[in-house]
Amino acid sequence: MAGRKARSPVKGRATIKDVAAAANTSMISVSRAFRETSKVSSDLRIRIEQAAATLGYVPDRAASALASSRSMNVAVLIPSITNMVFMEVIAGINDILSPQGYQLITAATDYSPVEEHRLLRGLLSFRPDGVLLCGTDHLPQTFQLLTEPAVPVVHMMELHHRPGSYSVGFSQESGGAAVARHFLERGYERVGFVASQLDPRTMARGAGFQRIVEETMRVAPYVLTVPDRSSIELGARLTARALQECPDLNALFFCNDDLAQGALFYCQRHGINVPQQLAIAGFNDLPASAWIMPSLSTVATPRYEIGREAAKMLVDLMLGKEPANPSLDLGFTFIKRESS
Amino acid sequence: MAGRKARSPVKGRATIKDVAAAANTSMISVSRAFRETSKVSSDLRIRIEQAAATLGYVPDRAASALASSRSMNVAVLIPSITNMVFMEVIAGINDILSPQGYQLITAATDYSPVEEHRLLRGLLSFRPDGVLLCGTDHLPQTFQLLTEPAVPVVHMMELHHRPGSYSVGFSQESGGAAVARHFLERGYERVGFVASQLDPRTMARGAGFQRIVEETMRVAPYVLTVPDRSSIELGARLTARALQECPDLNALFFCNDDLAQGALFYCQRHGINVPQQLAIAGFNDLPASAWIMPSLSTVATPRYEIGREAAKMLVDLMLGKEPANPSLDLGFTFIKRESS
DNA sequence: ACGCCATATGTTAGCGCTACCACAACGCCG
DNA sequence: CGGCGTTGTGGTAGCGCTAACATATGGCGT
Repeated sequence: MAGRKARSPVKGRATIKDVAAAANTSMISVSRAFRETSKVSSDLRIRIEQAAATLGYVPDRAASALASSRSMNVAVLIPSITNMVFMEVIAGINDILSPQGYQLITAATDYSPVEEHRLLRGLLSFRPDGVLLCGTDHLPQTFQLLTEPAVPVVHMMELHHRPGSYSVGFSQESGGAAVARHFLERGYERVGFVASQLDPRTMARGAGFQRIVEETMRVAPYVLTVPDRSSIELGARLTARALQECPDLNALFFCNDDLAQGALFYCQRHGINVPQQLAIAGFNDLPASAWIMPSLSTVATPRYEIGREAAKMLVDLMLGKEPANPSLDLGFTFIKRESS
Repeated sequence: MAGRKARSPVKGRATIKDVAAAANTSMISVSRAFRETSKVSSDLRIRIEQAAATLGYVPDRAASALASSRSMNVAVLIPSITNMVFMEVIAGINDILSPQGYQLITAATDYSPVEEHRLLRGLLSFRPDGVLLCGTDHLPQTFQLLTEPAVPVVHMMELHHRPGSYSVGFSQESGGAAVARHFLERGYERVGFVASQLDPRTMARGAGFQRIVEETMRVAPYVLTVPDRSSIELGARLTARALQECPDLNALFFCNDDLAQGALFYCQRHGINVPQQLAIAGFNDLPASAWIMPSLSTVATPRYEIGREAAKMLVDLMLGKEPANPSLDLGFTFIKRESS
């Protein structure tokens, strides 16, 4: 009633001050009761907790971050939100970080390094205690953003052997190589690589595949790449195009299971016998790949584990501990199924 | 060198103060240069922008939120992060909110109202300007969290006709009913409903299906429900179980496409002719459903559009505007394909 | 010439919280 | 029994930013 100077006139949300008053103690004790439980007598703590509960007190991260210079936020950048692969990585990250009180702030770069830089700038306004990035190829400016005031960073999916750099993943190149070896062992000699969404990981898979083929066959494999986003439909279309451009192909390696599944559906609909006429392999081992007819040979990748281990490594870094292994190789498994 | 009182000794990140000093102006002008561009002369603005660029200045949302009591955060709660359906909703939300400067803070409830309440408490510590929830069924405490200091909320996926409540979605019940009508029109009379992950939306689909079947056939359909998470594999297992429990079934409605795809794969592997021996329908129209053999009849749902429209409605509410329609029905489309 | 408004910039006082220091009360040691 | 650590508690300042209030400055009508 009396002319108050308050800017936000009783806008409702209870603050630590209200809780302190209600529990008849000081603000700092309320603060401690929530953060350093052991430093407050259980008597006082219970009083505070009751007061907080009746007032519906919810702490304010912004104020806490400002005062403590620890935000308990972790910024996560992934290429795409609608790609199951990255969602599983995020699930792994969250399963480690969430119990420790960290909140993920996520954004999707749409496979663009420029967009990645822009988004990271935005996420840095959250003053994250750590950052998780996909891949090891970033703009120079992106690396710079992270160094000015050094923020702990862990790279995921690929391995980064530069000193002072931390990564959890596996060798995409070796994954592609494994598929090539498999094709050649099974006697497929007119092999090809089909890829879309040409990010560096996709290209590394192709490079590994081509390397083995060239080393063994002394001839380059057929290669078909398009920049479009991967999808089942695109897989079908690219299969048609590959077989048209090069009708004597007898084995195709697709850079991911989405494309490979599209290829299998295409073959099913067009009466192409897999693997007798055309062998097919994919990458990632999506759930449907074990069930599709014929079941899809593919490279199983430890997405969930990559998320978990990257998060663990980041926690170490955020606590100032040096991780045991700065570049953790979680490997992959080639799974031979009916399609090859 | 001299004993400073500063708590964080030159920890690097440039502040608005540093920018002001470098641009030879005041803090408030820097603040305005970024937020209310028009209120600063272009001369000054350029000086400030240059200073900010050389210093690598990134604003601090925490401080901004604290001072302005607008966080520019929007809390989003979805049931699952590994379910494509919700990721498409999030993509829609983000496409509207991101250009307006809002940042999504997302968490997954794992289909649990209790977990939803716990997570929402956590997200409220971000002082979100708005909240987006999936479904309309929440714990009383959850609704209460949102009312103390009223935060704008929009419910997604289902419709909520309560006054003062905002929602964007479609009638899940009608979706189920549409499938039942289709089955009956095509002459399938021994029909069943198979569901997992029994959230209220799943149950509504089943209820709509059962209602039509009972109204028309004067007999209840076969129903098989399990609480497990949906997956292709589970779809296959449940199909086996349904056919064992009730061998004369000739049409099965699965509560989502994941299960239905599993059913199709099961039938393919076991030589069950679809749709001659068994018709199958799903829900959601996932990308693979158009390609699988036989292609899957399903209810296409406007996930992306729901996200967009819910976000638009939330923006209105956050600006204090009353949305044109407090419960926006985006409908659905039954797609008849080869499986029925 | 005067007021008066619009525009451009600055000053001040917090937003809600926690680091840092201070201090009281209570053992426990030699 | 004085000194000293240990435990519990509180006062105060300030994190980086912005709302609200000044305070210039210039143009315009009368």
